[in-house]
Amino acid sequence: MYFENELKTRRLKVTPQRMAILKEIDIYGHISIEELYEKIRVYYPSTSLATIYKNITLLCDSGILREIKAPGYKQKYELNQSKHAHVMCDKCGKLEDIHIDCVALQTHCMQTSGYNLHSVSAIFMGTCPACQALSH
Amino acid sequence: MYFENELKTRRLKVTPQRMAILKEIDIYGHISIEELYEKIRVYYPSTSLATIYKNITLLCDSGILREIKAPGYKQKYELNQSKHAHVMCDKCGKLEDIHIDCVALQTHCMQTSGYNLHSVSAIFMGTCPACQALSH
DNA sequence: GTATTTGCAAATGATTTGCAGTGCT
DNA sequence: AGCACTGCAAATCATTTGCAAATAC
Repeated sequence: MYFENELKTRRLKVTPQRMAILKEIDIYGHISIEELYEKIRVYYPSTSLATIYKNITLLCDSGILREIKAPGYKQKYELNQSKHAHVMCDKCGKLEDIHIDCVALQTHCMQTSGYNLHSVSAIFMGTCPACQALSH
Repeated sequence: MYFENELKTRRLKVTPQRMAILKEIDIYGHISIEELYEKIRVYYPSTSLATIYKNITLLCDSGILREIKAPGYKQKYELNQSKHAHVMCDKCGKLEDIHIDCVALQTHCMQTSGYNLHSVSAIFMGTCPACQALSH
């Protein structure tokens, strides 16, 4: 019901393809276009890549989704809910949320830069605990 | 002399194309592949796009350059010197450095996440002072 | 019923690759 | 001399577009 409302509020039609996209992103947290395509194809094989692209663009523009771009990696998408940052592992590619105070950071940067800021993309790169353990 | 040393230290050969790339990035601060290609073509018309791509990859891998990826925009490149963040204007596309304490932020995130972090990509999106003035 | 959305196929755009020739060191 | 680098052309990969048929409301 939640996603239906999100779509209707923005005058976007509730189609099975759209619901499938939102459901997968909800399950996986962060997902690339290619992964999304494969996941959805499993139970909805007629879905085309073009439709995925069109919807991703639309859902990002309308603010339901957010694009995550890490240097050196392909972009992923997530639900645009609370403001948070990300940590990403160089070794295994894992991407996780990290809850730091982005609002305070943003306020500080507005004062420093004179920009009127509305969002933050912050990604920390390094090695995850699991990959650290492996290299011992 | 500075760039020559940076290259030699990493056992990369000092070629005119490489020097041109580093020089342009030094001048412009942040530049896209396409802009770089156009700038270099002006005084060095034989330079190919393939060479630019190969060198950008090499220079990023070796740590001389850094890739900047903002959600919704094409990637740009900068010299990998002091750790800093960026602010970007939605309206005019301008990208600027902002000097916040990235080291403290990174340390905090290491403690919170258990990741062993080595770099940060932080981009704040909003409206620059000039574009704010225009909308009055 | 009408406007939006979908899927296909083709077009476009971005990046990579193979290889022969050139140029650093 | 020997290996790294360049430039070209072709290949590959990513994304967008046009349009007719399908579908949400």
